[in-house]
Amino acid sequence: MTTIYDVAKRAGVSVATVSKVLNGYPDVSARTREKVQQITAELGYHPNAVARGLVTRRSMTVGVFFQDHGNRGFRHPFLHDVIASFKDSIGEAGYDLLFLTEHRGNDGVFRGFESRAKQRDVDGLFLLGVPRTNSGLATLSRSQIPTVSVDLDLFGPKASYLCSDNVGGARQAVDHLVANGHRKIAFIGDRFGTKPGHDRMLGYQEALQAHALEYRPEWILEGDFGETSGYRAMRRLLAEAELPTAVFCASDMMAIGAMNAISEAGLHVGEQISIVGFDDIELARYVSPGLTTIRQNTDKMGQRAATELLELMNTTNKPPGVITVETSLVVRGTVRNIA
Amino acid sequence: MTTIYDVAKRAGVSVATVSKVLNGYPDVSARTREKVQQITAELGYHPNAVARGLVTRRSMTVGVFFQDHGNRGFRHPFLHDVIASFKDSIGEAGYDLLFLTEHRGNDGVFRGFESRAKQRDVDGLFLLGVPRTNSGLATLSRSQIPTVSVDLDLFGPKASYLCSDNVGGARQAVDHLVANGHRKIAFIGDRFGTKPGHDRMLGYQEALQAHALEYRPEWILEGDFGETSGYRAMRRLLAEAELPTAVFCASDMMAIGAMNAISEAGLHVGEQISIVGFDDIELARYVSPGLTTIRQNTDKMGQRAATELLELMNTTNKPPGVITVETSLVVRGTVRNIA
DNA sequence: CTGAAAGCGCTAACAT
DNA sequence: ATGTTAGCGCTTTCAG
Repeated sequence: MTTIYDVAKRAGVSVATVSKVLNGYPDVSARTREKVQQITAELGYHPNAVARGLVTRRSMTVGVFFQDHGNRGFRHPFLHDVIASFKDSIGEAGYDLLFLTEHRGNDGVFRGFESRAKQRDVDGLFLLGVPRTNSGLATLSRSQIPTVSVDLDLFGPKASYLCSDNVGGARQAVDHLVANGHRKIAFIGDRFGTKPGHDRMLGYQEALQAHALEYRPEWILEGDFGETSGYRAMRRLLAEAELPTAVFCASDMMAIGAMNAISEAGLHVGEQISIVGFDDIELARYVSPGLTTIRQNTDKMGQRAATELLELMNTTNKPPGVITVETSLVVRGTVRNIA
Repeated sequence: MTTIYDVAKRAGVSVATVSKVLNGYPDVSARTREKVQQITAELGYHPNAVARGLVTRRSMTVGVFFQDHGNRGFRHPFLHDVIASFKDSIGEAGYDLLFLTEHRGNDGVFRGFESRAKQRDVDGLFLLGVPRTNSGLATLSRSQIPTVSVDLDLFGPKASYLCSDNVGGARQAVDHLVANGHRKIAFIGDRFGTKPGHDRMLGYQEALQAHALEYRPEWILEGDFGETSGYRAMRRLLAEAELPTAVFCASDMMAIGAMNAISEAGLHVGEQISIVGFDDIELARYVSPGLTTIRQNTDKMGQRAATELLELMNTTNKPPGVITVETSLVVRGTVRNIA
């Protein structure tokens, strides 16, 4: 391995000088600078960011914890999109992403978020799909590690979080239904009490009130955001004495499951029963009829997360905050106008 | 920040001793060991992997370069699945994943694969979705950095690669069509000459020969693996004087595009024209009719990639190799039996 | 069984 | 403008 000493010797200067040209310091003569640069290229020398980080105390690395409820690791499309956008933005600033896992070290000791972050010396943390129940969260929120999490209300001296405007999004969904003449609207939500699930439920209820619609406990179902749970919830709903004319689902996958249950029952989505989903995943365009849904702006979420984390890491006394990103209604074919 | 010195002082021993208990060396008395462990816990001390890596020359980190042709970064579902599986396997061995980007440093110098890898001191590299034309590939293949790439025939002293059995998979596709009575079979391939595209074309041709089917240049179309390109190719095909009874597409997304073109022309997929795709992405189950396709075993691909890289990194003189993972036929609704 | 000391590759005072 | 040197937090001979 070529080190800064090799370059220094070959160029006939000291390591300090080499370091200075490498880091673009001005107090180096043009002659020396050129000489060093030439040797650097000649030797194919690459400064070692790890050693540099050890002394500067900045690794230019942000740690990512990415889980999803199904324990499917990398496979959640919505969060993927957020990460992709986050990576682009934070990459611009020179940071690389280190994907971390909580685990038991070879000493048998369990290492959670904070421990892993310190171990790897990351400058900040980005959390996605982490359930509220995770035991490492409390310690993390109290720590001084700059952190931003999405869809999880983790708040602390250096911890901001970011969500879509889930309350508003849910209202958009119900409003759209009402605008199309629906007054009997069911809801398939989440049984885990995630922040988004909770807020979408809230928005649903607010909208019911705003439109003076009847609140019917038997029309409130619970799932886990996955297709099967939406299917099951819809089956239960279809067994009720009185059926709603529309159902708002807290995720697209649940909406798709619900659509299957409806077809299976010999009914037609968008005819007897209207459906609105949430997320606007890629699939929503491909099912038939196309799913009307509330779109989460993943690009913007990633960007906002990146700028927030950058500030948390690089601005002293930057107060943490909560960031909300607007949603938008995407009309496709699952809502019928019955006015 | 708590360091090993803090622990040593508090425990009344030397740093060497602390280091030994941290790394589970046997030559420490039970008494000292316990004392140290207790202090470690008390202080909430986390050994710094970066400093450790600097001296041991192993960072326990593997670098990932993940691109896709559409420059959509994290958004390619097939490669996602491979990474997820890879991460699980390599994580077991204690490695974390560092997502790297080629970029221009603040000195204005472009840093490619090798440069970034050395800079970040990774122990190995995993490449996905990197086009053959990337200029950094030649240098990398000559380097001593353990590398495994998927769907890219990068081979070198420490570089293995891994693909599905694309030739065999393509043959499975054509065989299935022939078994259903088809003898006029078109092909929508790839215009970039990627390794998978090339091999699927090869398998198609081999199968034609094996079944003594006619090779018709006007029935060979080219796309870019994306939906739109499949749509366009199908439109061109539909304009031909004589139509095939089936078309084999080198990707599911192209197959889906082709299906749209067929519907739009007033024909029915699985009736007048049969379709077979390649990949078995999630969407394949949801389009209507369900897409018959060749499944790539992403779980196995990730696992094999991980074990190969582990060997390359940890076994001296491990010769590089090329790894092939079998595909399988998934029958859904897009092929009609016309025998 | 334990500790002193050298050094991994680099940066940052501080001299010169 | 350039060089000397002391670390960053850790592991690893090598003595004792």
